[in-house]
Amino acid sequence: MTTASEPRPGQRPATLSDVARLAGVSIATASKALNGRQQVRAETRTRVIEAAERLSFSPNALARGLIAGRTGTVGLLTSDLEGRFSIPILLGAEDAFGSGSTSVLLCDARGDAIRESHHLRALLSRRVDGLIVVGARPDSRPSIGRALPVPVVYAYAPSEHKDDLSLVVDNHGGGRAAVRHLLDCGRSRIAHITGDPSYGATQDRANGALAELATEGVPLAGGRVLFGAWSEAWGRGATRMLLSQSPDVDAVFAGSDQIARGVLDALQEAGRSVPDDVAVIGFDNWEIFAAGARPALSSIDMNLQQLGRVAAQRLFAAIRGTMGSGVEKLPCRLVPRESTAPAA
Amino acid sequence: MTTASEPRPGQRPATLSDVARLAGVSIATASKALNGRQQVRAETRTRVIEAAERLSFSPNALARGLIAGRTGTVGLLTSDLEGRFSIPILLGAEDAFGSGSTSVLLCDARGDAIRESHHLRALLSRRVDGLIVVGARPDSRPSIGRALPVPVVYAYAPSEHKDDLSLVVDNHGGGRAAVRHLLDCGRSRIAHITGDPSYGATQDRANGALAELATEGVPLAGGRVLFGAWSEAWGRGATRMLLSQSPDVDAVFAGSDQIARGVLDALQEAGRSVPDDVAVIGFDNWEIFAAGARPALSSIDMNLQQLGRVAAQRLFAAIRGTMGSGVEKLPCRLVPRESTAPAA
DNA sequence: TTGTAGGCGTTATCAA
DNA sequence: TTGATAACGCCTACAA
Repeated sequence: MTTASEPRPGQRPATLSDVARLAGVSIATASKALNGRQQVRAETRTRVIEAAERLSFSPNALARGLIAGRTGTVGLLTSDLEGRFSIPILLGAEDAFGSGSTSVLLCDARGDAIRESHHLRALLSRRVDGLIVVGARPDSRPSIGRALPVPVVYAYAPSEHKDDLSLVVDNHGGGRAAVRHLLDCGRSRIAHITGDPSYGATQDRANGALAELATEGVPLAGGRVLFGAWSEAWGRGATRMLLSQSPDVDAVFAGSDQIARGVLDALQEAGRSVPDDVAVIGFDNWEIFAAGARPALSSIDMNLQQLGRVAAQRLFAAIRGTMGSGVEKLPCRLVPRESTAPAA
Repeated sequence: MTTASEPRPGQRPATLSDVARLAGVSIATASKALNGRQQVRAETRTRVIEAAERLSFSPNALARGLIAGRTGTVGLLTSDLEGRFSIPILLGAEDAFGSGSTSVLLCDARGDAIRESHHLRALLSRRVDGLIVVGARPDSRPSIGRALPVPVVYAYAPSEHKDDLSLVVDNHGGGRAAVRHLLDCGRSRIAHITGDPSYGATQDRANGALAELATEGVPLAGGRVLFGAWSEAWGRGATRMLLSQSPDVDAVFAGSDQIARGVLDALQEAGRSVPDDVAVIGFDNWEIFAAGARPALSSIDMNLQQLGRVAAQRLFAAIRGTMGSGVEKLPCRLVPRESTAPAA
């Protein structure tokens, strides 16, 4: 006599038919009992449930999906997992789905259109209920297709097509918030050192910063936005330049935390104290980078995890029939730390 | 007359039966034609293929999986996606699978055992062909279960159970390599500043370092390993301590790149030049952190992406019947940069 | 070369 | 309250 209470590796999982047989009922009854249908005698239900537990029965989601027409599965198509911006979004989406009963199929296209369409095909063939497309750069990207059998939500990088639904970071608002904070800290000679000007996000942040300065009638220190690269080295170099041209600067809004770290280094090198002489605020709130800086770096957080969560919610709504469209901007959040303490 | 060449959203995807009807053949023939079976007339095959394309037919993977007993899907169960070590592993695995026709179901347990078992249940019910379990910390963790119907491979954090197959980083070898490199650079007064001593990896790296020193009969500068926290702040503090106690130190092996950044800062503060006076090597090779340092930081790379790739390969082999067991250690890799240039 | 029929595991409908 | 039975979409003997 063998006890079948523990499935061994290589052994086929128990089916509903196994459960029914062990419980001495028909397959139909077993199904009803396990799914909480009301048309089952309590005693029978108990017997079926016990049998299911004895066999470690777990219903075959494939068979279920085949009938239901839904798989409880969504595809997450990213362009660049290596980049650190996709991860929090993915995390937020996984969180929102995983707490329910939706599973996430992950694909990374590595920025390659061919790979992307290959993955798209695979996902559709797996009959995902919907798709989230996460871009690597916050610039608009080609629509993945307007005639797909499932709803699609774009996150971070918006679709070029206006009928697609895209969720993006409000970089303009983030830029405003950064400058607002510096103004609130009593600064009035504010410079902006930022990264690659070919990014839409770079322009948005800069424009937001300029707009906020304009509302107060405060001119930009240095006279112009210092565009460059997303590196610490550029942060250092730009700061040296800035100090020689506008030595009276009392605050710097850096376009990224990396740049901000460079700014901090260069200021220290020049004997300027932060935040007493110069306040510095970064962007991205890359925790480990910002919190480890000396002094700890104030920053603007893009709330990417929240972005992922909202993307999941929107996709869910779309799956249930309520499909939106257009570009939805989600707000940034100020995270003040030591580098912007109010001037004494 | 309607043309059905483009499926619209909300419209059910074409089935094999649709294709067969359009091509004027039976379902069986359509199936054979599309799957390259030989028992089909060339002209018929062409007709079927054209019909399939007209309808954008893509075979339902659920139905296929139901028959085949395999789903072409694996589960990736991570404990902590936020931590930056899971990502490269995930990336490597996704890469190895994605180039074939296997899709990855991603779950993040957030370090919570309840969530983990919930996700495990979901994955098994989706009939994944196998599982990769990625730990957050490189210490051994409880086996996810010895009686699962599918093979499991543990990556980064090994399973406590010796019959499970685990792939881990050779931290001991990494520690050796770091010290070997410093010795090769002509240093002889080498200190080791590292992080949380409760991590097995911390001990392994330290022991590796000591072992390598021992082979050359070189004593550890400072007399003992400086354990602390995985932070820049600890790197700075420990370095100050070290300089006051052992001012003649000429090299520091830091247990992480973050710590190494702190070491660099403190050395600069103390007027020591890197690498001329003191060579510094980190661990993790966190590109953006190491390459952005001044001078660029030499480091030990754990080859995590390769680890993920190998995990995928081992899982694949296991799915095909060749299941291994025990702990397999994968080598680290030295990445020399400017911070360890040979002493003049 | 083509078509018919059975079955994969589940749910839902309807009859008993 | 229970149990046959027909789907879901596909593949694969086997029959024509």
